[in-house]
Amino acid sequence: MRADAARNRRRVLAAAEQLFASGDARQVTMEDIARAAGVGRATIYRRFPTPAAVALELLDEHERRLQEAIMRGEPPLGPGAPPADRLAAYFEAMVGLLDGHLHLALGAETGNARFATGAYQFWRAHVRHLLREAGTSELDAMVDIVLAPLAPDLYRFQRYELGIGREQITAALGLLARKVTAGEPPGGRAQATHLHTGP
Amino acid sequence: MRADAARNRRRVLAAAEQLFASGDARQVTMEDIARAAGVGRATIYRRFPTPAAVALELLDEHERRLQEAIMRGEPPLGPGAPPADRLAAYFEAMVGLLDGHLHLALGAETGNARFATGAYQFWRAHVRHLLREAGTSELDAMVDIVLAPLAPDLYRFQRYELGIGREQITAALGLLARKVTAGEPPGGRAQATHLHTGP
DNA sequence: GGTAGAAGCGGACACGGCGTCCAGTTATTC
DNA sequence: GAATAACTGGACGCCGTGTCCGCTTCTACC
Repeated sequence: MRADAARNRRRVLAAAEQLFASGDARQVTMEDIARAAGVGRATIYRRFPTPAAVALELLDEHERRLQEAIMRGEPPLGPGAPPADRLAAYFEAMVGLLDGHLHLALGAETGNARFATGAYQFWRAHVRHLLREAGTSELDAMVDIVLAPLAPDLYRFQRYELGIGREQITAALGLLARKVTAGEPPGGRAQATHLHTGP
Repeated sequence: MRADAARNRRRVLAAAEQLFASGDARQVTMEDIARAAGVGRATIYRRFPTPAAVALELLDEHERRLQEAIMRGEPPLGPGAPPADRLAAYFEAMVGLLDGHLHLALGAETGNARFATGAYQFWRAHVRHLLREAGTSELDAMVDIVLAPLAPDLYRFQRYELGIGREQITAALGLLARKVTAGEPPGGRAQATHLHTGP
C-alpha cells in the first residue's frame, strides 16, 4: 500500500471511531465519515463497502486480542480449565468487550452481518468445543443458542433501557454457563412441583 | 374509520404480506407496498410510519393468539404445568411462529425494534414468571438471556445458513428450558474433570 | 335524499444518501 | 528522471423518504 493511502486509512478509522462513539452508531453514513476524515467519499469506498464494515474493522482488532487469550492465554479463559469455567470466563470477557465498545458493535450490525463475520465463526468453534467437552447434547443447535445472549442489541437493551448492571449480566451469564455445561437435569422430563392431571 | 379507509387498510396489509413473503423482507420499501396495494404512498404513511410497522401489525395478530393460549389455554403451554414444561412448550410454540412467519418477523426487525414491542414485554413477563417459579437466580438479567435465542435473525441463520432442522432447534431449546429451570448445578463452581493448577 | 363538512387520498416536491465514474495528481519502478 | 500504476475526490444520476396540498369521496345531519 502506498504511504498516502495508509495515512488516509488511518485517518478514516480514527474519524470513524469518534463518530460511532458519539451518537447513534447505526446512523453514521459514508458521507459523515468522509467529512470527518477529510477525504472524499470514493476514497473510503475503495476499502470499505459500508459504514458497518468500518466499524467491523475497528472491532476486529479488539476481538483478535480476546481470541489470542482464548487460544494461548492463561486459564480459565485459555486452555486448561474445566468447560464450565472457560465458558463463564468467555462470557465475562465478551461482556467486557461489549461494554467497552458497544458503539462499534452496534455500528457493525447491519442486518444479519453478525453471523457472517469471521469472529462469529471463531466464537462458534470455541463454544462448540466447550459444550462438546461438557457432554452437552444437541450440539449444533445449542452453540448458537448459547451465543445468542451476546447480541450487541440485547446488551444495549439490558444495560441502557432496563438499567441492569454489568455485574448482574455477567453473573447471569456465568450461571447460564454452569447450567448448560451441567449434566442432564434431575427428573429428566418434569419436576412435579405442581398438581397437573395430564393430557 | 371510514369504509374506504378500511378497505385500503386491508389492501395494504394483504399486499405487504405477499411482498414480505417473496424476497428479502428487509428490503421492502413503502413504495413497493404502495404499488402492490394500488394506493398512493401517503395513504400508507397515514397509518404506518415504516414498512417494519406494517410487518409488525401482521405479526401481532399471530402473536396475540399465542398469548391467549399461554394465559388461558391447556397445559403445558397454558397454566398448570411445571415451569420447565411450560418454558419448553413456549419455546416450541415460538419456533412454530418463527418457522411459519419468518419473513414477517424479519421484516419487523428494524434495529432495536424487537425489544420495544408490546409482544416482547409479554414474553418477558411470562418467562420471568416461569423462572421465578423455578427458583432461578439473577432473574432480571436471565429473562432476556433466555429469550435471546428466539431472535428471528438467529433462527434464519440456523435454519437456512447452517441447515439445522426445526426439530433440532426445538429439541435444543427444550433442553435449555430444562437446564435453566433446574436447580443449581452440582459442584457449584467447577466439575474437576481437568488437571488445572489454578492461582 | 340532498347537502355541508370532514376525512381520506395520491401526485408532486425537495432532500439526502448511495454507488460509480473519470480526470487530475501522486507515489513507485526501472 | 521518465513511464506506469495506484490513489484521490468532486460530480453525476438514481432511489427512497417524508411532507404538503388540492381534489375526491364518504357520512352525518337536517
